Amino acid sequence: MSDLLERLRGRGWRLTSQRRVVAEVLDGEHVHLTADEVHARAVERLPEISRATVYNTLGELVCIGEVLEVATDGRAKRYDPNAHHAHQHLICSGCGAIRDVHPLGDPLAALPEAERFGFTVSGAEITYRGLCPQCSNRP
Amino acid sequence: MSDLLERLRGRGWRLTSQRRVVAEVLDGEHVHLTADEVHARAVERLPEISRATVYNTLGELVCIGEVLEVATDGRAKRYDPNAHHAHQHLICSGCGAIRDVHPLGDPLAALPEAERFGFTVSGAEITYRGLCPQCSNRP
DNA sequence: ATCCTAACTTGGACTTTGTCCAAGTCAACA
DNA sequence: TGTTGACTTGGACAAAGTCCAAGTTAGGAT
Ligand SMILES: [Mn+2]
Ligand SMILES: [Mn+2]
Ligand SMILES: [Zn+2]
Ligand SMILES: [Zn+2]
Repeated sequence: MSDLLERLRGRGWRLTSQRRVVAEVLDGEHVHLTADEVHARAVERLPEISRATVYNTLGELVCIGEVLEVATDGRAKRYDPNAHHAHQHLICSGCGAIRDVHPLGDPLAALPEAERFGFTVSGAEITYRGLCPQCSNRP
Repeated sequence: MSDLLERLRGRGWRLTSQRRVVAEVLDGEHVHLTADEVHARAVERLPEISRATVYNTLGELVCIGEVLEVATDGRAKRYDPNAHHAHQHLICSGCGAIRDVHPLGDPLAALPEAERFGFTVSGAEITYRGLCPQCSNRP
């Protein structure tokens, strides 16, 4: 995710060690961490980093579109660095595991004009629910 | 929603004034209130009703499948009495208005086997986002 | 290389949303 | 009408998130 740091520098961000560490923690595939999980992992690399800074940085990354906020349950929001490749989520009802998935077609196509009630519809988020292989085998 | 009260009696629930008032508040179409909104409206009819009882009753209604929990943003959960007619939600990004909508086809059909990663997929929730007619006209 | 300063970070107070519990109340049945 | 277990209550508590005054620092200017 060093390209992310480049893009942030391009936007005039000051590259502090805190921001660097948050960007490092968010690096990877299928990463959907809560703010507190991001903070816990950031603290391992930079023990003094504060919760407030993690929340600030995550909020800024969401603002500029580099990270997505995912609110799937009523619990803590999750932060998803996979913001440049449209996708949906598949969540295990047993253990909470989250996978990125790519459904076929345009989700908006399924919503007929008569069901739009004059709204200008611009997007759709789909949460598929089910049981992961491990949880399927433990009843 | 007096039929709901009948069903609850059938399940052996004690029909207290508190439960009656919560059921009354939830009556109607396109109702997606937060727990605190339910409490505020319940208090108008029954001033002594407590937050704890509203949370208890909503939780019980969700448990027995009479009310759905909708977690669309990272804020408070919303409680949806329209539990016996499968539907999805269309939300205005401007004012937060929520409409029930009915997309065509089975949402699960769009997720190919190769994108299921061994999960047993059992359901899908879709949140359509856009601007309602009022918010479209106010830039 | 050092200085300067706006931008950033920090800890803690505070808010919102939700859970839990001991004590008091009451709906339903006998 | 009396009894009793289910229900309700207020308040304490917890988790998730926001806000702020005070302290620190990245990076441009000198
Ligand atoms: Mn994702
Ligand atoms: Mn609904
Ligand atoms: Zn699982
Ligand atoms: Zn609107």
